[in-house]
Amino acid sequence: MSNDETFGQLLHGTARAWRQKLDQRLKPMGLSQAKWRTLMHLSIAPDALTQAEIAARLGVEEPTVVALLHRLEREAWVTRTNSPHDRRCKMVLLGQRAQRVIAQINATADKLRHELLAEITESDLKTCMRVLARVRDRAEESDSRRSATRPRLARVFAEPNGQTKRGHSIRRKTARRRAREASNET
Amino acid sequence: MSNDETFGQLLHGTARAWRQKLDQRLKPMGLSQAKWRTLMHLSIAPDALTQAEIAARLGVEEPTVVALLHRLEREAWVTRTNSPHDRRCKMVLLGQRAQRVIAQINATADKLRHELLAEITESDLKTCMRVLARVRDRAEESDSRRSATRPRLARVFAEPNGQTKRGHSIRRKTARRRAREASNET
DNA sequence: CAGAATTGGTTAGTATGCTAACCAATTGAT
DNA sequence: ATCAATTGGTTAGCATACTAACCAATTCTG
Repeated sequence: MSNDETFGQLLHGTARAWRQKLDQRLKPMGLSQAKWRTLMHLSIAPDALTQAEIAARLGVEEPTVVALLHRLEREAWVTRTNSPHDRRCKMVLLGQRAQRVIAQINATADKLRHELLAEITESDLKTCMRVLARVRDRAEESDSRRSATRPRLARVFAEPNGQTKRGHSIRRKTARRRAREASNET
Repeated sequence: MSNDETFGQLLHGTARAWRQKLDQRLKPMGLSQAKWRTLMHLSIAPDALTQAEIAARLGVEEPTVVALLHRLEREAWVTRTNSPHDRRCKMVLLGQRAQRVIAQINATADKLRHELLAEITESDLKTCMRVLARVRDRAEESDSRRSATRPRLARVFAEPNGQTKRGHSIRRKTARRRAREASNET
């Protein structure tokens, strides 16, 4: 019931309210959060992305991306083609329609951010973000005393374009962490 | 790309990590977040709750609660009986099985909270919570210039047991807000 | 090089959320 | 008292997430 008690709810409530607000504003464009985030990542990537790369950047699992891309493809936001280099891969490309609205998506998201953070002082914001980052890192730590059950993967991270040179075991459980690293630094 | 850019992602990432951690720990008990939160609310309520009340407390819509209760009922966590007073209502009661694990759920959630917030100073935590609360309130404000389209409902809130004396128009769009108010104060 | 391991993608099944549309019961207003 | 509005609950249909299980292609290893 103390301070702690509320923190979880506050955290979730805030995240939820933020997300809903953004969804609400982007809905007139026919876009949900999952969709516009995907389009954004595609738009800022120098090359076309594979589905695995998209999953890593969004921080979700691959099966989720499959369904997501089905919908995006059905609505003509993206196209999928087989990679000529690696027949396992499918490259995902932005459709014309998508390219035209990316800027608008960005503008909307930026505007919302500024609105929501308007009254917050720089210093408070910094503190808040530091706390959140700390909490998140804590929460992402493995529960098991490391080196016991799991291989305790070496944390080799993505190249600029999301590839790894020798991508051994970094997968699945690491999607979130990789996504964060990819979008976070600085 | 600046500070602002990251805040949204940080917020969502943290909330997500927290939720997943808790889910992960409660899963061995056969409980997901939606489920244990429901059980918790039932356990702290002085009387049995109706589905509408549960929805308000969880901050989700009623159809969501219907499905949720179906699952909880199927797994013998709760029972639903028709209210003798109001034949529209169904009262939701905790099953024996549920009552036995409530304490365990609480303990787990508390433990996690303490773990995740361990390194955070009291002062930083306060600042963070204040920021989050501010952001959330901002995000929950209506976009439309109030008093225009919507009735701008009078914000009459719940009684201790979740009832309103004359519950006129406070519904649907207010579930979240009411849930927050109900669980938040102090 | 052949077999094993890894990786990209998919399908199937489930959980959780939403909105829209609907009944049945209750409450309100005339 | 009766008709309209409100409220509690449901169903249907969708979006978004997950895990588990699988195929096909590639890459590693011996």
